[in-house]
Amino acid sequence: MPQLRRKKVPWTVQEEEMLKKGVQKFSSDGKFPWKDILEYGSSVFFSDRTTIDVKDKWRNMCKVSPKFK
DNA sequence: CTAGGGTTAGAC
DNA sequence: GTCTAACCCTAG
Repeated sequence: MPQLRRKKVPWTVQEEEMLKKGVQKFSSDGKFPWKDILEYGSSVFFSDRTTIDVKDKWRNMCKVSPKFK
């Protein structure tokens, strides 16, 4: 059992857009309800997309583009 | 549940 | 060989 890591699937524009919209719509008390955001765009987000993935994507995006924060 | 860190894989 | 994007694990 070589514990295969999931394949590297690039994020689509739909996911990034839904993430941005969700964060701009939600984002209360400086907290990020990724759970709600994920549910909000569950129709666009992949089936394996987790709150950790969303947070990581947002973090990476912010690191490379401080304009989003 | 959210935040941060470390590692792997693909592109340059 | 290096950098960016993504995935997994741990800590608060």
